[in-house]
Amino acid sequence: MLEGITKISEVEWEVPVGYVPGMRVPGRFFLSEDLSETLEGGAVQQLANVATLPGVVRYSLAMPDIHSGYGFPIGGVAAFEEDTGVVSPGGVGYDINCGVRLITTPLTIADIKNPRALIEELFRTVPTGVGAESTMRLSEADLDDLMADGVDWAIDHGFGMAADAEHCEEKGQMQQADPAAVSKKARQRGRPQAGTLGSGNHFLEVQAVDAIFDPEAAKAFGLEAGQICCMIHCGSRGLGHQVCTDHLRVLESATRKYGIEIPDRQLACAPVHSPEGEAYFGAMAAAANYAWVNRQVITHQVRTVFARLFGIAYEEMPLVYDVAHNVAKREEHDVDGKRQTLCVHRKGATRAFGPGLTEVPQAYRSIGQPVIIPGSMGSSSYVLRGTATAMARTFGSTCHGAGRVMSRTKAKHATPGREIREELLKQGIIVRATSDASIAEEAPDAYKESDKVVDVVRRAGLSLPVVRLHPVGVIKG
DNA sequence: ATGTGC
Repeated sequence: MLEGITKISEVEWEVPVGYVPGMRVPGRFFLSEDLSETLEGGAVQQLANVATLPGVVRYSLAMPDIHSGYGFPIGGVAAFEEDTGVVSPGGVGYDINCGVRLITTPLTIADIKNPRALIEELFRTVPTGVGAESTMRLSEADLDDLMADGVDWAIDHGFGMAADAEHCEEKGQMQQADPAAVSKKARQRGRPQAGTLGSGNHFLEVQAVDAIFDPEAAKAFGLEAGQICCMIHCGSRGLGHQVCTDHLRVLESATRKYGIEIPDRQLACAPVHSPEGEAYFGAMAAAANYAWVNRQVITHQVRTVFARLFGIAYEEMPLVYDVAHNVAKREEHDVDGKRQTLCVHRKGATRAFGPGLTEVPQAYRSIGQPVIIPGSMGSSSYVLRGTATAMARTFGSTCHGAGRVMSRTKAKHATPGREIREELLKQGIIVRATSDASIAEEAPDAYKESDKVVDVVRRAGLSLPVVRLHPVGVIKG
């Protein structure tokens, strides 16, 4: 492990105040010895840099999928006081409300007689790839409504069932969304893209439940051994990207205006209640709602394909849950025995609220919030449950996935995509992508093993495994 | 992640 870092437990490490100048609180990250070789010094420096920001509460935190990102590390969690704290686009990332959801089916693996045909049909139906455009024709007014209402907009327009909203984090709608803070350029990019998958690590995967770790929780979540499920991983496409770009520019000058000293210009930020901070937050919330609509419309498409191919009812494919991986939210937390409203940034981290909280849907309240951890291409995904430990230690947060260990560029030259596709097929996993080059960038060995990441959060008690899902086939941009 | 990059 790096010099100057203190071991707290087998899976927790402290970055002390003074590791970089100006730290207001220590950093804490969760990692096992066997993952320590994946740790980048630059990511730890970023974790420490975040601890210098005004109003940061208790710790700058990172999960075991930590790696370096724009300003804040990916895998990072940071909470700020409402009155003295800041909001920062670097703490959310470019892909606002990149997230993942899981839908179940009444089918088992034996019912999928022709997996290739299923994957091809999904690939034909769900627009996929860089610059992919939707078959929906949205007016400017539609886009405004969609950004204000999130998942409810999609349900009201025939892309889902009433129960879907209840099973999304935040009910699939951030109330503070301010569509007026979303630029014309962001709207132009977003309008044709609602209901598209995108590219990179985004995917739509058909999976089978292949291990159950917690039968009671699995039952509550509606998951059974051998069951076929669909996982959708995507974000806010060009709209969220443009919102981040636009507001970064504004916040760079706001940082100077408010006299905030930052060790890295990528930490551009503004006070939570400044006009600039509120404008970013409102636009970010609008982009988050757009991302929820995106996943909801794709859900509708997936249900339609399954209903047609297998003769099952649309209603037989309920949404287990939908989580955000990149978002800032106002949340109430206990801090040193006091109830406080905080601006919690999660960037490549998942909310993992424990049992008993009203934010957790009624059907899951005694269990804890479902946490969905997508695997990298060809590897297992997990469903976990949130815990009281996460509430006490990480502002109710856990890891978000495997975490990259190889750059896209490096991965592109490491192994040809065709080879990866053929190797996965030998393992019985179908990969359908827009190009072999995009498969190469997402090579399984470009990521940490998700099993090891999940094992760290389990040992730390931040979330507990419920089921594991094995890929049957995947479509990718 | 992204109408992909110096």
